[in-house]
Amino acid sequence: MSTSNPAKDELVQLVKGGITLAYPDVVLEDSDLAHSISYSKGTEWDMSSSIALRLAKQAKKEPAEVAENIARHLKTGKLVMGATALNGYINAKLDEKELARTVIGSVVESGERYGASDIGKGRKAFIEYPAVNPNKPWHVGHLRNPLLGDSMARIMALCSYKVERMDYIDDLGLQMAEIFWGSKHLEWHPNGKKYDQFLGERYVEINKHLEEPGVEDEIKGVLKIMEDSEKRDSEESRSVRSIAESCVRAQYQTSFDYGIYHDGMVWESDILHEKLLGNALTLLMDKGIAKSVESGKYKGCLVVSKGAPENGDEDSKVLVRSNGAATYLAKDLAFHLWKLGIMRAAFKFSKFIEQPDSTYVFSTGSKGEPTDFGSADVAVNIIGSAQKAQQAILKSVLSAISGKSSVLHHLAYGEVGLAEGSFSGRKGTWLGDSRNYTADDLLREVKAKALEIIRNSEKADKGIDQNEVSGKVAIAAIKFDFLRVDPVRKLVFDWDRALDFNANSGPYCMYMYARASRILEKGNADPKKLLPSGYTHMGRGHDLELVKLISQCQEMIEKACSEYKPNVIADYVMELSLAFGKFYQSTDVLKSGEAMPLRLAMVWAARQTIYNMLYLLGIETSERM
RNA sequence: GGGCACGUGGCGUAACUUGGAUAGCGCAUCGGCUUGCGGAGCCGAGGGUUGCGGGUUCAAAUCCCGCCGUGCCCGCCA
Repeated sequence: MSTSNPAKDELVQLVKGGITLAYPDVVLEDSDLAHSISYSKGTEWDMSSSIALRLAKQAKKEPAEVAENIARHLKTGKLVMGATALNGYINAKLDEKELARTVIGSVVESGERYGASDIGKGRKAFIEYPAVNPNKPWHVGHLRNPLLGDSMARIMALCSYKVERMDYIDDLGLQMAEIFWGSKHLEWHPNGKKYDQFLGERYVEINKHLEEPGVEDEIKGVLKIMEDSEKRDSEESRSVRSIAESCVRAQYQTSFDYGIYHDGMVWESDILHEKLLGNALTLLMDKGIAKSVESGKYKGCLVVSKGAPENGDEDSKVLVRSNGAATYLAKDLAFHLWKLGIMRAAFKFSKFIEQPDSTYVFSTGSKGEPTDFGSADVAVNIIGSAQKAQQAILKSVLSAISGKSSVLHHLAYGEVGLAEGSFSGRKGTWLGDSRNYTADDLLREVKAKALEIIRNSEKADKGIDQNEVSGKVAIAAIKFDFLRVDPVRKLVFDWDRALDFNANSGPYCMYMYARASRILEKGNADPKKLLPSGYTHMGRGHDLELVKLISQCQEMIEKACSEYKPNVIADYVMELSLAFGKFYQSTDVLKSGEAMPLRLAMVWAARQTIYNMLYLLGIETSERM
């Protein structure tokens, strides 16, 4: 895999050449070599390889001797001026002028596509998020999901995947039957409230009535009708679908406020009604993967084996219960068979809602046209790590039927909680005292704080649209806060941290972008004209650190993509912004005389790279703030 | 009981997959910088036995084994 960090690529080749001359018998992969190389922090040299330390073991020689031997045979290149050995490391000195010319030239040429990769070329990724139940508003506990999904979609698209951003609406569960009961027995008027908020509050109220006599039986009866594939037109099914659609429309307003868009959505009830479920079960039985159980604990059920061959009941998962109703797993399995093109489905898609970018989200339903959604090469499921075991079962069954092992990737993320505990829709934990923990309230609070800062700051630009900028700052703060951490970690939501716009935050990166923009504006910069002459003025301190960082862009994107970790990008853009901050405060760009064209080009390249990385996190920039 | 994660200065985290030079960054604390290319900033200081104990190795935050702590999962729920 090419890293497309020009300095690293060159050093790989040079060290490889040196090894061939010094130790002709040694065989090494380029990737091993690349992995041994990193930029150094020291001022004496710029880049180092630890490969001699590994070879020494293999050759049973002293590391220092091996390193010196390789260094002695190392040729110079366009960027690498020379190398010396020290303590078993091979240390290379770079020509900072050539490096700047190469890296900045590359940014100017590629623009918004700087950092793009082709590792996903020819492959289609079906990314599913956030699949929030349609009976409440998105709250802070949900938010990590769509933020991760949206960012992964952006990252994978830049890595040349054909990306489908999809949602799954679970409108068949018990909670929807309960909602239907509520709509019949409780006061049922939104009274001007946002519909998802209204529904969420009612749901908490409904839960207080579940213990009353007869309620449970009535709800069970509703559920039975909803789950009957022949009763799509029943009052129950139509009413539930209608309530769920209203809720999803309201939830999507929140999504749009956060700049999170989708291409399509699949409803669980349509998996049932369009016969995908029935056909999937038939296929699983035909292939011998699903079996009817005649006796024992699961008598009368259709089950699938969890992984390892028959271990009896212990290793079985139920697909169809003895009462004939399919489990969630069965529907999920059917959905995935379609997602991955293992089975076709008669889904009809139609426009569900228009998004602020003028595109539509297409939804399954009883009317519409077929589309080419699905049949993906990889399904990326953004789902909490609590569901690891279930996802593993899904994956193992899919592997068994497709013969491929890596068709499903579960992007498991740690739960988002509050210091005082976890969120519960049933108990209504998301309903706070003075402010709710909904995604809407969070955005409102953070935006108010941003507005306050802008109004109180003497340095803030007077010519800006304060409303627009504070909105962007709020988005930046929230998204960065959620995305900066490795997904596997738990996240404890904290108002203080969400409202901190200092370094290590989205607003800080935005600020550096705005600063860069103003310098370019005042310098009347045109990157195309900046190039030819000025590289002789390239320095080695903050100048070089900045260029080195910019050169690592594509490596970072590929890492974030292949490891499914947007925090790699957050980390990188933070480093980049910090490096730019040091750079612009250590040199007066607009008063740097003959070096000015070069300095402006560096500002331009840094700004473009920051822009590209913030885009991958779903953060919009502003020229002034 | 079985399984899966996680444990890094006061707090939040990076590096762990593929072992490599002084464990990187931010917050907080303390000291300095502003008549400007806008301070949501910059410079500097203090603060670490990487949960504990073994092992492998020239070299361990990283790999292996055993503990301890925290969370999650093990349903004919979704």
